[in-house]
Amino acid sequence: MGRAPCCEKMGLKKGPWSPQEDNILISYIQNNGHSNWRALPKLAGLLRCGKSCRLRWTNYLRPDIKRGNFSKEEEDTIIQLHENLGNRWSAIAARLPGRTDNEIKNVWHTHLKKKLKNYQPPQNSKRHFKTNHDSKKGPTTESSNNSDFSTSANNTNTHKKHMKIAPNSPVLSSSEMSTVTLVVDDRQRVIIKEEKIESPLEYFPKIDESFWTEELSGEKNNDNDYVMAAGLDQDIQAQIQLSSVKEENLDNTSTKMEEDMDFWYNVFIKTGDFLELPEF
DNA sequence: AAAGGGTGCAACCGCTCAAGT
DNA sequence: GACTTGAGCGGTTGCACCCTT
Repeated sequence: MGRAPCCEKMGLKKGPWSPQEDNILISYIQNNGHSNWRALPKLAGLLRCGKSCRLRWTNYLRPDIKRGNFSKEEEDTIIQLHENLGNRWSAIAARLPGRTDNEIKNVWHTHLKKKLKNYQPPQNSKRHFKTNHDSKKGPTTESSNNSDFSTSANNTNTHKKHMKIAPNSPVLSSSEMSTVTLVVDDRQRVIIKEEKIESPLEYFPKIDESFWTEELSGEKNNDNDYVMAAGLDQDIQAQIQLSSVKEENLDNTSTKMEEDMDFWYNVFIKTGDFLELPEF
């Protein structure tokens, strides 16, 4: 596995980009695309390595980049996604349209990490609970204190446990999307059914923030259904959105879909770890 | 006003992975 | 199958700017 020699070659410029260099890069990519980053600087007439050009384009010059401060919603989304995905900045960025992995990484290190450190959980909140997946320890990072996942105090004396599932859930920006419907069947299990929808924006004009449901444990049933043993109320029915980034390659689409299903599956399991669940 | 420390962000580094030969 | 190459990712660095003393 050879490593790209990058900018070590004599004569290649490093450091901040000048407006002139930006203009050259932008106009070249607009006219010719960027199928080969390594060849690009030479063809465009830039004294930069391809890697530097790629970074400049993807992190700064790309037309679809959203500049400016992160909104509260975006920050919350990052916190929650980081909870589930860890330091997978590109995966997090994929769910935040217009934001780059580099930007999210910077925001995390400069703002959000401190924010979470300063957060003090309510005195009566409990972070450990009895579940049938106790062997799998819940998240242990400081971000585990995220209040969005805390147990509702009103629920402590009942088997009705409500939890918020990914309140700022994945993107609406993808061109293809599925719905996931949670239905409790006659065996007291929550079945997660996936259905592809043709016009996601019509189907879900906006994100419904009240993704509340109940769960105890889960198991993957087959390729498309996820079954979660609930043992709880029948009145649970929620719809959550599942993004499926449309790839040019159809095989990749189904792989991405599976990854997203795994993501949601982890959301269920991990969110459950923040609850004091009843003993059965 | 100047110096020093802190902060934020763009850019780089080094590694892994996948595709091509 | 072994090797090379290019792209992408996460971690880290460097520097400009801001704030405090």
